[in-house]
Amino acid sequence: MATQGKRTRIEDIRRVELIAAAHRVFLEHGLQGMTSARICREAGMSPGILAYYFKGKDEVLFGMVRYNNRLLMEDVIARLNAAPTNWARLEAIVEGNFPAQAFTRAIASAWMSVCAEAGVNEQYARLQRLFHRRLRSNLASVFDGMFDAARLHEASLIIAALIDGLWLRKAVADDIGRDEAIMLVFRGIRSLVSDKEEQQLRYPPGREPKQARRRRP
Amino acid sequence: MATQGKRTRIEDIRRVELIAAAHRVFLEHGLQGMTSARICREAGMSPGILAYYFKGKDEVLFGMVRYNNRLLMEDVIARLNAAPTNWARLEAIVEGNFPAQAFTRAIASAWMSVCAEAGVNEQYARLQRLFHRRLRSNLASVFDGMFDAARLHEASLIIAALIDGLWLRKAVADDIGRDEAIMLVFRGIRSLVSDKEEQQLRYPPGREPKQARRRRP
DNA sequence: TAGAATCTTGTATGAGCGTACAAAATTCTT
DNA sequence: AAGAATTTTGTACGCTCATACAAGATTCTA
Repeated sequence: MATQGKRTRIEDIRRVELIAAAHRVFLEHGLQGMTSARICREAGMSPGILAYYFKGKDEVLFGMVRYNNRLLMEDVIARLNAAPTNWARLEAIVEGNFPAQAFTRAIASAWMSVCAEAGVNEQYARLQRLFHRRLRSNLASVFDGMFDAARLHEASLIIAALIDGLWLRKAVADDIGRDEAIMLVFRGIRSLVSDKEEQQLRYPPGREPKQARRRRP
Repeated sequence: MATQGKRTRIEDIRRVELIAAAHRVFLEHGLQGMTSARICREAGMSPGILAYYFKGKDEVLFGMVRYNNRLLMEDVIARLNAAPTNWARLEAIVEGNFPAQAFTRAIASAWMSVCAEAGVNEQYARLQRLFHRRLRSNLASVFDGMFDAARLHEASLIIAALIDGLWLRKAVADDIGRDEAIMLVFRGIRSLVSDKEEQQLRYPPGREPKQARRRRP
């Protein structure tokens, strides 16, 4: 096929456009309201186009979830690499889980609909597990050498649960803001690590914390 | 109407039967799979019966959620009243949020579908908020006189988020058991209250903790 | 027990949705 | 530019589901 290069190009463009459109629809209307027709309308295309570029709606859907997770992760990774201290890495991770303009009730409830589906559809569950594993390995890199495996496991579970729980709360009650949510997660974290351990996290690697210098700066 | 007594009796029976059937279907199939026909089949009745006793499916649905919340609450309240110490009250509250046979993936994901819906449908949101408020006032009764309002608010949010987050995790990953979940919540709580405060909770009211006696019983 | 009130059944209707597809429009090849 | 390959459109089919309703079964009343 001599034309495969061209064809694949257009195909990829349309697929990405449709997935991005699906993502916008998803954030506004949730998994339920994410109908084929709406996705196509959002993308400015005809209703039948979806069947041409995708096997079925599910393919768009999984693509959309992957797309969403990639967006979130890119931000976290960028901030992780720029972080000078482990504490800054921790901030990057936590704040990355509450994206600036995205801690919205609509988005939270859209997210919940994915979690509901994940309980039934193993494909979604896999994507979500991937996401959790990423969070856990990020946390592991922060507490590396400080916590043993068991404590790390426990702490990761608790921190992840806290984050997820606050999103759930946002969807259901919408009575907390982004800053408050982040603060609450840190309050939870602070009581999981001792004061001494926190000091350890706050200093860049190599420069060990000198108690006296910190007490009287 | 002379027959109203009888009629109302039957009507109430059928409504409860249908709501209980809806509840069973819900726990197994989630909000999505809870179709009118399935509810009627589960109740051993004809498909059309639902429209006779309810205005529409929504009425059954809200009734079902109320029914569910009532079941959970009754258990908690019974254990709360029987609890000799504040710590036991705390255990009752936490364990009540993870009912013995009910910490299942299917049930967790059913629960998630309600949360997803609550983000869109204000009726559901009200029911869920009621539930949260109950949890919070229960926690308030435990920490009464120990925490000020701000700290109580914070602690309730964190504990509630922790509980909800573990349910979410159950739905998505199904990698924790009931005992582990309860243990994790208590780990979170233990680091929210100081050791001294925990001792205070562990003693029945009136009998103040005597450090020496506890240290060498 | 006859007739009325109530309860129950089974089916029909219509809306919303995913998908398939024929035809039209566009782009590419030679 | 003509014909082929492709992309895009609009529509139609089939499915699931909530709801309405007519007709049958049951229970109550007198």
